Amino acid sequence: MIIQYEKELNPAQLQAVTHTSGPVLVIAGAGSGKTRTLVYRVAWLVEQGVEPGAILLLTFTRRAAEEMLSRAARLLDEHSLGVEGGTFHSFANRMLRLYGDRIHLPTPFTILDRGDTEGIISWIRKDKGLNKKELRFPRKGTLASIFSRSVNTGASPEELISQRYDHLDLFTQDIVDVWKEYTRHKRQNALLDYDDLLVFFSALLQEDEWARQIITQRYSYILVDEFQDTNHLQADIVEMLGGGNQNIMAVGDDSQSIYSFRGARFQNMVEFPRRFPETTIIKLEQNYRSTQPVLDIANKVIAESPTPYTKCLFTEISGGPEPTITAAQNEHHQSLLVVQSIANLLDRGVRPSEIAVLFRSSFHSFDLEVELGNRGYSFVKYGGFKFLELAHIKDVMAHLRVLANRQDAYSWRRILMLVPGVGMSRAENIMKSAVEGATLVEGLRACPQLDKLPKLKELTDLFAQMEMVRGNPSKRVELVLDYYQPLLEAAYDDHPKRRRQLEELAALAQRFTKTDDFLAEVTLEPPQDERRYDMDKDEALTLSTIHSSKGLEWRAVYIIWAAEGWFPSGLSVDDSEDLEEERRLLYVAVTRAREWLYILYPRMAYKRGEGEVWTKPSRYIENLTQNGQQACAPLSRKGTSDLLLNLNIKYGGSLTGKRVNHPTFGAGSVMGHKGTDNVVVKFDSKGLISLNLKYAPLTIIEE
DNA sequence: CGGATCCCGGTTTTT
DNA sequence: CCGGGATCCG
Repeated sequence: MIIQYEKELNPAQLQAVTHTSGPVLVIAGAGSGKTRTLVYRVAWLVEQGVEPGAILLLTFTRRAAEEMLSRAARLLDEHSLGVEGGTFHSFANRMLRLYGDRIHLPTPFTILDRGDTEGIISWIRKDKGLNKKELRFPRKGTLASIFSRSVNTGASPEELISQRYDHLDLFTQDIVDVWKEYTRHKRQNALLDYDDLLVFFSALLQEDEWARQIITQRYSYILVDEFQDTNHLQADIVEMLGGGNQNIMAVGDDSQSIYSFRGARFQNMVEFPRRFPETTIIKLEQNYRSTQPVLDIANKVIAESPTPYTKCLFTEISGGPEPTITAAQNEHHQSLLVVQSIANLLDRGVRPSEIAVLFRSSFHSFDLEVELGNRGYSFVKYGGFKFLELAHIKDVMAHLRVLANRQDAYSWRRILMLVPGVGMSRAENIMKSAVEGATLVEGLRACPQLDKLPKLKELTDLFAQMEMVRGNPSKRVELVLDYYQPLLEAAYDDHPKRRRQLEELAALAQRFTKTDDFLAEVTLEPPQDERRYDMDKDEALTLSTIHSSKGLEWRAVYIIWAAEGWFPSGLSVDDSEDLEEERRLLYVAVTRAREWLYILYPRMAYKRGEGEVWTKPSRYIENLTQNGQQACAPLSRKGTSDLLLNLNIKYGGSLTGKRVNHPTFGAGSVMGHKGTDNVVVKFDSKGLISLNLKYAPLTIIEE
């Protein structure tokens, strides 16, 4: 099959795809065919005879890389191309496992996720006696954020504390001490956290001429996606990977930079031409995704943003429904409006998989999740909670980890503290014995406590068995499960559910032949929510944080909680840069929509300490309504009618006899209807009350 | 050692 | 108002 590049790409895309050599910066507006460009670029390079293994595609998630590479393969009628792809972190991991010894990294090393990091910090905090009540020393999460932010932004902890954490000024010295100890602990125990992967990979390229030669010669074409969300370390890495030939293509959109909390610098886009003076700049401005009314909103949202490469998106898709902004009475009403509106779209033949609800923070969807669940809609949720962060999953993983890296003190503690009769002090002794023995198992066998603690004996036997099954981490997981089951049952009353999740872990492990690979992969690309499992993709709606929606699109998009204090988040309101990032976040959300765009917020919301309060619409959407241009339907009956809750429709005209719940009045039974919009409800505690169905946030609790 | 209790503090986003 | 974490007690 011959790919007709000229026909299938617009001139700017074509220019990017067929660029022969030298650095290129592609500034790609939302929906401008950025992914398409990268896919065709890979195919084109392969067609030109470039060895696929010499192409490296760095993306934001592994999923993105896989999808692009499989699309490129399909274009070329191949099953797989053998192009290398993944995240910066996973690529760094691969290179460090190969060449890390050049800079004296311990190999193998274990990768720590955020939870592990916090666990270690917590121990240090205690060891140093910084956990006294009067002290109010920052908690582990805050400390971990400071450390990570410092690495990713390149600011010293002192600077960072005075800039962003000035209330912790008093503790600067102790914080630095904790960090030193944390760093020392990692070195000593062969542990690397996410940030270390970048730091050491960068160091490897910088300090070791030999390794740099090998790596840069191996990868002669480098494509970097989402360049606006790279940090200074990643930008340095890209520069060094460019090597002599400088065949680097960076693709990004400064208006969509939403990861500054992890050090992302959209300025990297501006600086790219400075790092690579020969850079060709290509702009993709035509949008192929959204209707003009949706783009009008997007352009307005971003118009006030002072981003350097300003683009104005245009589209040839005219017409389409007007976006709406809707005020709900309260959170629950907001959920009801969304559910009702989704029902309308489904009636019109829109498939569930073409609909998404997006929000600023993961917990914003809790109420909606309950409501969707009650009504029997399936949904997949992205963002927030991670399978791997569940305590029981971490417990089991810790057993694999000490086997892979005997020095991993953190995992040891985790394992040993589970053994009945073992606490802090015994755990230390047992660990010492295990680490110092000729082998792990022999070390454990030498423990004096072994006879008194039957579960410790069992643990020793477990490790002996695990050592004998090589080549398949799944078998090892199953062995751990046999051992762990009684502990699981003792610790959690929902153990059957947790057991199933653990079995999923065993299934996941089956894809790997080496335990090391399994551990690294699963930490770097944690599996998504378990609800995703065994569900027909077409039948599920998507719920997602905006961060996790990056790069995706849907026919219909709902943005909920567009209220001051929620979006923008209350934590961002006193920093102008953070506020700009929140704006870009909304821009990303809006530009996910192809046809329908609904923005909602509750007029009242619950606020800790203050109870039920009036909210203000998000400053970003308020501008949209005030300017009152036709792109944006004003808040009106008409604008919202599509969203109006109408329980009558859903329930075939009669609610009589049903049990309902009202947030203020509690549970009650519907006694009868009054006209079309009103019902009389007998509330268990308040008696008879007449309610208007258009406004009352009623839920059905029993059919 | 481990469970119970009580108190304060404070909320995001992800590799 | 919930949960992490420090402290207390058997």
